[in-house]
Amino acid sequence: MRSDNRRATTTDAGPTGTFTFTQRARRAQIVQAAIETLAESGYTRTTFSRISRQARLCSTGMISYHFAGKPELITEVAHTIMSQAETMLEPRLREVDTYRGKLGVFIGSTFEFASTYPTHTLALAEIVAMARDRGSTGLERVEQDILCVERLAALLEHGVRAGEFGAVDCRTMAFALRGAIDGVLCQYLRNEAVDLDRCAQELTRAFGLCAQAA
Amino acid sequence: MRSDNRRATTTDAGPTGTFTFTQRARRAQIVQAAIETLAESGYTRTTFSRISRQARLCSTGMISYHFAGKPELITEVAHTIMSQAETMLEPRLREVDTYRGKLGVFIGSTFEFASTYPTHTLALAEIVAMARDRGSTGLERVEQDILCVERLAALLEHGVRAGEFGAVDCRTMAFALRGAIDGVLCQYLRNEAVDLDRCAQELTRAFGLCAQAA
Amino acid sequence: MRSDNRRATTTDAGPTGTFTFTQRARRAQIVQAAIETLAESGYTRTTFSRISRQARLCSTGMISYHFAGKPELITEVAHTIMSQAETMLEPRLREVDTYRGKLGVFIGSTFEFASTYPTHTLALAEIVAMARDRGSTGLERVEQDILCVERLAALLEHGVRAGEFGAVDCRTMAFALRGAIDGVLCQYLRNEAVDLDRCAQELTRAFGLCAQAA
Amino acid sequence: MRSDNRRATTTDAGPTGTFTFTQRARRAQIVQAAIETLAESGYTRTTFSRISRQARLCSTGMISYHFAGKPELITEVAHTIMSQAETMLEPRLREVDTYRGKLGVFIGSTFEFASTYPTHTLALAEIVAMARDRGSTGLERVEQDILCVERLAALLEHGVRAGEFGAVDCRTMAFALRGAIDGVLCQYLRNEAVDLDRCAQELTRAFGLCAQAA
DNA sequence: AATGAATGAGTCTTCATTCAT
DNA sequence: AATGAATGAAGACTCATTCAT
Repeated sequence: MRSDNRRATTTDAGPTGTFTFTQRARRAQIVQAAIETLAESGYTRTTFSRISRQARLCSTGMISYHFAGKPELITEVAHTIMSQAETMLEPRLREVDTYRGKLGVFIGSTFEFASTYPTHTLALAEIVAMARDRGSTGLERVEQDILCVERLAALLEHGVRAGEFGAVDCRTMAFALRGAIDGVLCQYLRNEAVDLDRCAQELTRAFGLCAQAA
Repeated sequence: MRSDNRRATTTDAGPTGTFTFTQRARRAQIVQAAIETLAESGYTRTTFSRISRQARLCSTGMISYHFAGKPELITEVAHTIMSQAETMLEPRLREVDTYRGKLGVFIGSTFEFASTYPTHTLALAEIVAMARDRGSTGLERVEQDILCVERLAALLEHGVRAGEFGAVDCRTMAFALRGAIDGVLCQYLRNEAVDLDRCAQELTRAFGLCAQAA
Repeated sequence: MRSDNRRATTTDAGPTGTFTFTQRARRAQIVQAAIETLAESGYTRTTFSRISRQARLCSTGMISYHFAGKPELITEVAHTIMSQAETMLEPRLREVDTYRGKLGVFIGSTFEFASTYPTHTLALAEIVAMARDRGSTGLERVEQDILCVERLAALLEHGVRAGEFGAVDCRTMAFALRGAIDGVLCQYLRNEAVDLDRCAQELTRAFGLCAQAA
Repeated sequence: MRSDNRRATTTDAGPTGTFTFTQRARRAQIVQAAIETLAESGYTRTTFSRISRQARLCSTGMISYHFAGKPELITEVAHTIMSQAETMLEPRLREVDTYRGKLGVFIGSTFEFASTYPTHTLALAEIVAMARDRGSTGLERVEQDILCVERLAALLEHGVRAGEFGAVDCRTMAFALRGAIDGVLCQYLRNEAVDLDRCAQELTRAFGLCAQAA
C-alpha cells in the first residue's frame, strides 16, 4: 500500500490525483514500462520485477512507493491507453454528421489506433483478459471502464432514432460490434495479414444494415 | 507431473487416454470442480487448493496425483467443454442444407449452449483469456484448439463458393463473428437481459449479408 | 510400516527373517528392481514409484507391504549385493596361502565383481553415498556394513604379523585401500577405459610394499 | 530461479559474479549455513528450510532471493570450499621442487585441510556424493570440478617424465590416490583416531614407489 | 496376498509488499 | 525521493506410507 512518506508538495488536482511533478513523471515512466511488459510478456508474467526491469531506472520498491498497489497501477495503465484512443477518436467523430458515418469512424479509428499503437492495444487486451477474471481484486472498476459499450450503444441508439439504422437492441449490438472489433484485432495482433480498411468497411456495413430490413 | 503411482490396469484407449474406471470418475470430478472454480473465482484464483476445496473430498496432492500438472488439467477442462458444445452443435448442423442455415445454426447453437451451461461457458471464457496470455506455459495446444476459427472460416468459405455469401475475407470475418458471439455472450453472462434468439437472427443476417451487396 | 496382515505361514528362519516362499520371491523381485533403478537412475530418483515401474508387476503399495520401509529395502539391497560379492571372493581367498596373495585376490576379485556385475556395483556405490549421508534415517547399520573395512584390516594385520607386510596402521591402510579400490571403480564405472588387471597388480604391490621398508 | 528483484548496483566483477556488498555478505552467510547443515544433517536433509534455520535470520524465501536455485547454492558451496583448500595447497606446492615432494605436499595439505576444517571437508564429501548421483540436476558442472583428478594426474605424469615415478597409468593411479585419501579422511571424519601425518608419508611412498620397480 | 487410490507433510519457488536507510 | 533487502503467504508438485477392498 502507498507509503505514508510520499507527500505531494506541488499539487496537481487533475483526474490523476494529487501529485508533484516528479511523482507524475515517475508514474508515467512506470506506466509506460508496464504497457511494454504487458504487451511483450503477457498478463501472468507482468510482475513488478519485470516492470521495474523494463523501466531501467527503478526497483520494485519504487513501484509500490508510487502506486497504492497493483490494481492502481493496472487501472492507470488502462486509463492511459483508453484516453489515448479517445484522443484519436474524438475529433474524427465530430467531423462526421451521419450516425452511419460516425459508426464507420468509430471502427476505423479503433483499427487505426491498433495499427499505430500495437503495443498499447496488446497491453489493453491483456488487461481486458485480466479484468474479466473475477479473481483479480481491485480491477472491478477497470473492467467496467474497459468493457464499457455505453458510448457505442448510444451511437447506435441515436442512429436508430435518426432512422439511419434498423430497430435493434442497441446495447446487445454494441456488445457484438465491440466483440467483432476485438476479434479482428486479435487476429491482426497475432501478426496475421489483415486488410483492416476493408474489414472496417464490411463491419460498418454489416452492423449498419443488420437491422435495417427488419 | 503425473505421479508414477497411478497406472491403469483396466484400459480405456479413448481420447481421454488409458485410465481405470475410478480414475476416470475422479478426473471427471476434479474437472467439474475446476469448471465451477473457474466460473466462480476466475482464472487467477483457480488454484489447486481452491479446486480441491470445491471438490470437497480431496487434497491438492490428489489433483497432482490424477493430472500430470496444471496444463493437463486445464487442457482436459477445455476439451471437455468443447466436446460438450460439439455434441450439441454437430447433429443440428447436419439437419440444415444451406450454408446460411448452417451459419444460423452455429450461432444459435452456441448461444443455446451458453444459456444451458453458463458455468461451462464462463469457465471456457476464462481459459480463453488464460490461453491468450503468452505467460502461461503448456497451454499452447489448448490455445490453438480454443481460439481456432478454422471451422467457422471453412463454413463461410463454402457459403461463398456456393454463392450464398458475398466475397469476403472469410478468415477475418470468422474472427469478427467469433468475437461478436463472444461479445454478446459476455453481456449475457454478466446477467444482463439479452434476447439471444433475436440476436442470433440479427447476427446471422448481418454476417450473411455483409459482403453480398459489394 | 509393515502391514499387520502380512503373516508368514511357511516359515523361513534364515538371516532374511521369517517369510513364506511367495514373500521371499516378491522381496527378491523388488530388490532386483531396486538395484536396476539405483544403477540406472541414481540415488535421488530411486523412488518407490520408479522401483515399482521397473518391476513391472507391482505397485508402490506392494513395496510398502513387503518391506517395513525404505531403509529396510535399501538394507536388503545392500546385503544382497554384498553377499554376492562375498560368494565370489570367499573360495578364491581360500585358494591362496600368503597374505600378499590374499591381498591380490581381494583386490582382483573386487574388480572382477565390478566388471561382471556393473549394475550391482553401481547400485552399491549409490547406496554407499546414500548411507554416508547422515540424513538418511535407518541406514546406520547398512553404513557400518558397507563401509566396514574390518575384514580388510584383519587381512593386513595377519600379513603384518606373518612378516609379509611392514608395520603399518592396518585399519587406516584398510580405509585407504578400500578408498583406492572405490576410486578406480568409480573411474571404471564412468565408462573410462581402465586396465583393471594391471591396476590390481599395482595396487597390490603398492599396498603390500608401502610399509615394508619402514 | 533468482528473483529479478535482486540486482546489483555496486558491481563486483569477480568470479562470484556481480553483487553488492550486502549481497556478498548474505550469500556468504547462507553458504556458511549450508556447509554446516551439510556436515551436520547430510545431503538429503539439507533443505532450504534447514539451511535457513541454521542461518537463524532468514526464511527459505531469502535463499531463493539470493540464489538462482539449489544447484547454484550447492555449486557456490563447493567452489568456496575448494578454493579454500586451494589457498592452502598452492603456496606449499611451489615451495617444493621434486614431484615426489609435491605429491607428499598434496596429500599432506589435503589432510591438514581436513583436520583444520573438518566441517568443510564433510560438507564437500556430501556434495561429492550428491554430484555423483545421476539424479541431481544442475550439478553436472560441480561434479566435473569436484571429481576432477586432472591436477593429480598431471602431477604424477610430470613425475613419471622426470623419472621420479615408475611408468604407470597416471590417470588411474590418480583415481586410486584420490580414493585412498578420501578413504582415510572418511575414517578420520568418523572420529576415529588416525595419525594423518604418518599416513600421508605412507601413502606418498606407496604411490610414489608403486610402479618404480616394475 | 495384493492393489489402486488417497493422503499430507514437505520441497523449491514466486511475488507483492514493507522497511530501514 | 528512492532503493536494496527482506518477508511470508501462497503456489505447484513429490513421495513414502496407509487403507479399504
